[in-house]
Amino acid sequence: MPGDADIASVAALMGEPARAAVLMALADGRALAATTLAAEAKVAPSTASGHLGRLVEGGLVTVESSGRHRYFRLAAPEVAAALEALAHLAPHQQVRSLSQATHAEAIRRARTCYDHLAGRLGVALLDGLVATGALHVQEAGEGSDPVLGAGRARTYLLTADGRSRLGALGVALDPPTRRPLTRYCIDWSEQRPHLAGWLGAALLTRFVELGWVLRASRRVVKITESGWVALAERLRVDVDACR
Amino acid sequence: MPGDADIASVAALMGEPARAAVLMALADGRALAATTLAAEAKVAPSTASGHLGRLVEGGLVTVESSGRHRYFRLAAPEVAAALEALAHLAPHQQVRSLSQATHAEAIRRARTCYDHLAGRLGVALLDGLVATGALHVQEAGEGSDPVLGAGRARTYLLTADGRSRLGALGVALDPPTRRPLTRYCIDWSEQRPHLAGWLGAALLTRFVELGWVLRASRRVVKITESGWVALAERLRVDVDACR
DNA sequence: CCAATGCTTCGGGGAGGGCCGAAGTGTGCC
DNA sequence: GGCACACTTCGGCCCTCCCCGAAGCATTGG
Repeated sequence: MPGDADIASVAALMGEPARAAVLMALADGRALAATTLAAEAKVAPSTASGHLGRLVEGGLVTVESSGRHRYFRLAAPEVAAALEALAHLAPHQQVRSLSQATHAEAIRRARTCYDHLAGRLGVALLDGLVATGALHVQEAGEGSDPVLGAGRARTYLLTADGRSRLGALGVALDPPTRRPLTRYCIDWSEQRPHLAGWLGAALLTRFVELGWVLRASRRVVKITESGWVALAERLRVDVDACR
Repeated sequence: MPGDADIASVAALMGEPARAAVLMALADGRALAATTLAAEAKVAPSTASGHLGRLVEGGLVTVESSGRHRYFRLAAPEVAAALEALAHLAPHQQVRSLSQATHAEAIRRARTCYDHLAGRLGVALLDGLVATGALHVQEAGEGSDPVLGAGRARTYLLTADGRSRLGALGVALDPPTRRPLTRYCIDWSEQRPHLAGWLGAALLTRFVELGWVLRASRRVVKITESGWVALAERLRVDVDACR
């Protein structure tokens, strides 16, 4: 029966609370160290190490050594997609209070992923930049960044036009480090890419400076009234799709 | 952390070989009896009963009693989607031989689901019937069939035009039983609906009689050259999307 | 070179859960 | 009514595997 893939082994890997916590912590595309993940999953380092070994062996996670740290990352966007599909089924949203529901909705609308925008807003922002020609999409690129998305199959290039328009907005366009200017993550709630890399971070920073977005909590951001207007008019973000 | 859904509990349900086998058996949308599923999973009826109870309690599967049988079915298309996402990750496709790869592709192109066509061909067939006005889509219908798709939110009605065109083709349009004329399943590989119900079965039967499709194995069907031509010309099936 | 840090391997304790067969309940057929 | 069938519940066996702490390699920094 070639159609019957071995779902059970993969699902079993995800079906253990500590490992699920690890995977969820990695779901936004970050690469995190073993100790961090142990804390995230609330288990001893030795326990976490065992789980991480299994996840790597199972092909869900990849590891990259850097000095005395080992950084773990989801092995492929498909893993995030599977996590999202499962989250969609989970104990029907476990929404106990209205505030939790609003928060869950807010997090899907606009959140930060590491240091850049994600959620519907992050996706729409990238769409807008591409649609207006500020970014040019080039397929089959390669690259590697220890923290964000390595070896993805696509590259976003900042065009001359984009450079002038975003520069006029006051966005810092030249990375002071070796961090790639553009990069993308597959958004776990939208299953579509949003902009990461230095440019993703610089945009968020500038939006905060301009008062377009406010950091509401650790991950959630709030868009101000003037922010909605500015994002729509100056960056052609489809704000109706985000609200 | 309201964004962190309880993935682990759902994944654990899918992460046990016997339960995974049950879910895969149900993945094409069929409703199967407990004994059948026990055989499928190769466990004792009592064991299967326990697993099925957990799956129902976990909301992945629904149950419907009919006489002394109890028919189990996936609770929602989202469950099939999650299974598909997991299968996509499974021990990298375990494609050892070229023939296995070709077979996996063949099964996605055109297969049977219970007694009607599924896969890309099944989806394109339904699309063609709707596009040519042979079927009329009515939203928010209700219905119940112990074997295929109960209580779905949509109904396909056979129009007078469709009746005459399909009748001319020799398709048996009047179910001798109480089985509903039209019904649909969400296709697990395409995540779009294909035609089920009596009409779905009658079409497959007639296609075989006409020599348009051949049953190649238990689930795979092969479309003949004249079959491709006839499906495109007489039923307006978008065959290019299927090949 | 020695400490501190990050991570892994190892051993043992414990709980959870899968499996089956036997017995019980409900339904259909003769 | 009585037998056959479909399914569930119960009890007991056994095995997996999750957990931690202690000890063992690496790497970095003083």
